[in-house]
Amino acid sequence: MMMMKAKDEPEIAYGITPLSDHLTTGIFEIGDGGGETERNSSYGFLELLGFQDYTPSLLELSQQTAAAPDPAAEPLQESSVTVNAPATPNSSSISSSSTDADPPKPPVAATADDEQEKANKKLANGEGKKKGQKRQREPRFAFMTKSEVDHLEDGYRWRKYGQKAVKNSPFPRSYYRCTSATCGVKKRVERSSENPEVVVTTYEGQHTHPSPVVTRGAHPNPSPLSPEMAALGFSPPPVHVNELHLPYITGYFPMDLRHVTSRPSSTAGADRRYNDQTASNAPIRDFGLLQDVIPRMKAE
DNA sequence: CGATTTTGACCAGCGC
DNA sequence: GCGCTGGTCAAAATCG
Repeated sequence: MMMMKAKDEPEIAYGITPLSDHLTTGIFEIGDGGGETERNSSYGFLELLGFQDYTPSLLELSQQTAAAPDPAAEPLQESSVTVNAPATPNSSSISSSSTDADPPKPPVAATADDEQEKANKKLANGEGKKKGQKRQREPRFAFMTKSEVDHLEDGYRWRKYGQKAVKNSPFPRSYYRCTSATCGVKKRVERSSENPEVVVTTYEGQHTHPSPVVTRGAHPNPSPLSPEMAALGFSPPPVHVNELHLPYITGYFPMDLRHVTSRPSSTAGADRRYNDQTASNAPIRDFGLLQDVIPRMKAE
């Protein structure tokens, strides 16, 4: 919980999923480890996942989106290789968390007893930790997603419990908790100060229940992500997927290459792994594990 | 009317 | 010890 995240919580690039109008440019495991501290090491995760011969176009993409300092430089469609991305329901409505008419200020009338009661409750909840005893952190993963909406649908239901202005960023950070009573998963959502088009979503903890949205079949965990992330019950955030981009979703996850269905012509020569087994007939026939995610998400 | 969001206050940990 | 900052709480407001 503390602000000194960079010191003891290095972030390791972990994945990449360009998805239509929500373009996840990097997935980062945040936890114990060495000295890596920044989110823009998008190359590393590819190697971590054994993605040795990633293509130049992919690298350019990650660089462009993860490190581009100029928000006006690249329209979403260009950097996301989107050819014909339709507007999604979400994309047309920016989060209203801070744009609504100013609400009336609640009266400030807490008594000393009230305050004491609050403090007691916090302690009773186990939220308050003894000094000198660092709070144990759940494994965390961060997504960088190019999106107009702050809060990306990921198949789980979240309740916002806080919002804070963040230092060195004009954008507030929002705090969400999984609404499931037995699930303590949290996530933070904030826009990158460097690139306002990029939403950084950080997940903490693991779901103790299947996604309430993704219930088809026997996939309590439909994530196509790395085994580590899958083991955490972790699911990818972007869900508004243009069919045209589905091949990319699976394509960027080495463990799911068999599901890859097509590639852009410009890189076809360099990428036989984006094989042609389905490219010519059914470009979206098989989404891999994501096929359990996409339709339901879109329906929501 | 229950669920969710908003928002100010509070707390913990770190650096100085 | 103090100030700063991130994270959380919980009452009130809002939404569906």
